Amino acid sequence: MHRYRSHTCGALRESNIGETIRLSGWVHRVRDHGGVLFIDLRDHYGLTQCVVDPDSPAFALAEKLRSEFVVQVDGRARRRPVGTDNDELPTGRVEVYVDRIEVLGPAADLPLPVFGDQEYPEDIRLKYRFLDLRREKLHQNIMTRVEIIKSMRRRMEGQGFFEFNTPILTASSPEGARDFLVPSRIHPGKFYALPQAPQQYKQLLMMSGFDRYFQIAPCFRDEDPRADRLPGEFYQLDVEMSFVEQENVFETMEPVITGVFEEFAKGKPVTKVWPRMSYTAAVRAYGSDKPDLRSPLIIHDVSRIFRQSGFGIFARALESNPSVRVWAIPAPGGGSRAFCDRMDSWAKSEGQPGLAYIFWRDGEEGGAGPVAKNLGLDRTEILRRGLDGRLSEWIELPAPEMNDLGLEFFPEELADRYRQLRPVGMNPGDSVFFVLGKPGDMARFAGLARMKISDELNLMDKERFELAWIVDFPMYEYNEEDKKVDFSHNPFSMPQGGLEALETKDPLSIMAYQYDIVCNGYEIASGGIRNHVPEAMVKAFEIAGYGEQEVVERFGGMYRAFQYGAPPHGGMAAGVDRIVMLLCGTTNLREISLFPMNQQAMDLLMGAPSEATTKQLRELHVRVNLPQK
RNA sequence: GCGGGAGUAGCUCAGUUGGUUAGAGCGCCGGCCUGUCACGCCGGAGGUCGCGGGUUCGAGCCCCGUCUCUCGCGCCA
Repeated sequence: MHRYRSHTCGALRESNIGETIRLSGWVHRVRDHGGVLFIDLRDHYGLTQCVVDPDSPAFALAEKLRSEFVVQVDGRARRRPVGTDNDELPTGRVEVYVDRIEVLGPAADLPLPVFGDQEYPEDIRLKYRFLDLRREKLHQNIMTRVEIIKSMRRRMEGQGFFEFNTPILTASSPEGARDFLVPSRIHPGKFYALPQAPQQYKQLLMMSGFDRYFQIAPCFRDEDPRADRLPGEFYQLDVEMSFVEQENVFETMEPVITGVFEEFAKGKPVTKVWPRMSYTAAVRAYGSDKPDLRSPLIIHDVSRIFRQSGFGIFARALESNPSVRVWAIPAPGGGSRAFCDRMDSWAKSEGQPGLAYIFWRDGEEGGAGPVAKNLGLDRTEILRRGLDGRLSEWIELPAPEMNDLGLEFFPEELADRYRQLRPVGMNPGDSVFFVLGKPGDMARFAGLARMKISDELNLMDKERFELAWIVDFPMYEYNEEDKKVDFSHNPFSMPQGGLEALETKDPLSIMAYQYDIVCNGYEIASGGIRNHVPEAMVKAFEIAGYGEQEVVERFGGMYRAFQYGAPPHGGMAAGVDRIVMLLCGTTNLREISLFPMNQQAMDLLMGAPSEATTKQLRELHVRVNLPQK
């Protein structure tokens, strides 16, 4: 007989009836009926009901068992009495009649019960993470994570990629997030940095001729967390490939990601052929570069309707600054004063001055509310009809290549999905909300309002995964604070138009071969075709204010590698944690991570970070200089 | 760094207009119970209402300050 078990707690079936059984596991729950006593014994694999009655030599000990004791039981498997089967459990038709119990590990009073699904405060859950991880939901989420990562590996290897490990102790990089630093003992005053991503290493692997790289890569960034951003460290499915254009990366990665989603979506629909849209179109149509496409709503640019209109506030703002726009967010089914007022006070709670609106109702088909009154019947009617998604039939568009929503590089299937909502414009019972400002300032709020409306009016089927590519990100952006041009995404991306574009065009108008994957409002991957031309790299950095000398100092390895035969290459990195989170149906990364830190970047289980000893500090040539309180 | 929300039993939460001894469920302890599987029944312990100050005859509740947690913004190539 095995020292600890003949079966796991999830194994017994009717076919085992009559066998001598030995199980080990945790006491999940005890039901003491005085005469007969039931112990649910739990391990990783399942739950088995064990029965002890007063005839059993184990009875006295069984009465002393408490939740989460680790015990070994010996007994015999038997059929449960008629009428006492538990169809909820795979083992629910049998039970173990126990004649011996051995306590392998007693448990103290629990700060956090394993049984049940009551909510518990995060600090207790993190301090006693090992107990939390025993709980059903978290335990399952972690196993789903294991399976998802296994599936990613299988699919990447199937596409001909090789898994490489890259260094954890590396050099600090000047761009991007704040680094974690590690002082060097051997080199006084010098520091390693933990990698924010293996970006440079994976490019160097391409220059080393390995052709196709992937890694489930740990990444470290010393930034403040969010619900969808773990503090400190996270994992990426990191990918790089040689001799490819953007299109080749897409056709390689789309099936991998679609496949993973379909495998773990539990039957929820997953986008088959991903729509693609430009960054500019996404921000204009959805108010976000990571749009939630589960909502069909599209924001309309209706500036032309308000220009020189009777609605003075908007007309004057449009007059005063050519970059000011009026964006309209349709709200099919939101045509009541109560709903519009609710949206208005929601906007105020978001720090906005309020939210202008028009609503239509029976008897007021011309539009109700102060905006409609000032705008006038004719313009309100153009607006009402134009909100069918065919605005161009009613007003002239600024550029001929735009679709009739006033969008460039925007997928027709998404436009059509919107148009099906209200094929002939808004009806009585509908409303529309207006946001005024410069697109850069108002996009975030417009996007938020779009989601608020979609949510309140039940316009989206949440039980689906809507995937899309966002392409053509700008290479640079203007940093208002420092009054200079900055890289807007990845400094190693190839600018569209190459060196020539960098030399001749306005930097702020240059696009990069830079793309994201979005799913249900989350950015789940980001990538680009890299700039492998040394002259173009130097020029790209020069525009952002870094001289060649600086580039050589900071990216010496990369710069050197570019001189000796660099293949064209590109890739991407997908957020493993976010993908697992989406597939587990949660909105909190701490629900899918084994040992996360809390929001203050502390590990409450291990007690990190902690003070170093004087000896350690002396060896590292580091002196602590605490801030004045 | 900035803004919103919340701090009442170990946990989840209720607590009227400011009014007598601050409650419930879960958990814990004791007792009863031979077919439960969220077992049931009886009893018990457990509270500086985050902390400090103020208003008041009287504060869990109102006011001021402060601390902690939390969501968001900034930040995140």
